[in-house]
Amino acid sequence: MSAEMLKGHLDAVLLATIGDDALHGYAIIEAIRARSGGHFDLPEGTIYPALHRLELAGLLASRWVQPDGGRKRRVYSLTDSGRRSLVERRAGWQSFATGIDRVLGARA
Amino acid sequence: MSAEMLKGHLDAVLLATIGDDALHGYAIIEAIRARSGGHFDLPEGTIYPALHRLELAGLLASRWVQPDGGRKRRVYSLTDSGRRSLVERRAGWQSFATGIDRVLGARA
DNA sequence: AGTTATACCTAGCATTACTAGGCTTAAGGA
DNA sequence: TCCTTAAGCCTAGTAATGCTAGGTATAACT
Repeated sequence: MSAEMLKGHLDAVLLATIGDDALHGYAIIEAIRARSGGHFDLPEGTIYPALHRLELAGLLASRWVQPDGGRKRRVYSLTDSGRRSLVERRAGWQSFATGIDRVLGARA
Repeated sequence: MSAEMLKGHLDAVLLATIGDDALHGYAIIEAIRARSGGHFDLPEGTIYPALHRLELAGLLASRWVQPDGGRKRRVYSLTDSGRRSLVERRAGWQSFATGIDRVLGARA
């Protein structure tokens, strides 16, 4: 359904989903599905490389956590740079969406 | 400014810009710039290959026109299939934008 | 013991917009 | 006349990025 419209916006989605929490990859996928109202059901092959990319870019930090039951998880949280980037990307999205809305003649 | 967020939405932008008119490439670029309120200033290297792609896909039809003054222009208009596709893409955009808005926590 | 859900990962692919060039014709100024 | 600028079209190659399809491991449930 969300073929590849997401291109260029995935980073914002990931940063916003993690927000002030510390989430692991699998939980992020579920959170995106829930928060988007089912619009986005992203495969692991999309999420994991993207998280690595964002960590490499210094926007995310990760640590391994061993929960009481279950296997080890890699948990991600925003760095200061990531928080700043999220603010920018939110503004960027609004600007972009406004532009598209105008051209498509939708949503006033 | 519109780095490559556009990915996956350019086709909708082109179809909507042409709409019920018959426009040539150069005019399309200017129309997008105007209608988007300056948000999108797309280079020719983006527009022309995209128009060819859409024509190949049967969503656009083109013909050469010789205006009184000036050189020949290639003028594009929507096919029936293109009109149908535009309707779908408009709906697709709204669905997509709603999903992103929810995740980003912006625009209600 | 086998299946399912959780949880992580990667190589390779396909799509797509952009960069950077090139070509032609007409108009306007020096 | 010559030169520059704008209008107008095009393409080869590049870079980015999300997805497909595969693999691995652990825990819980049947």
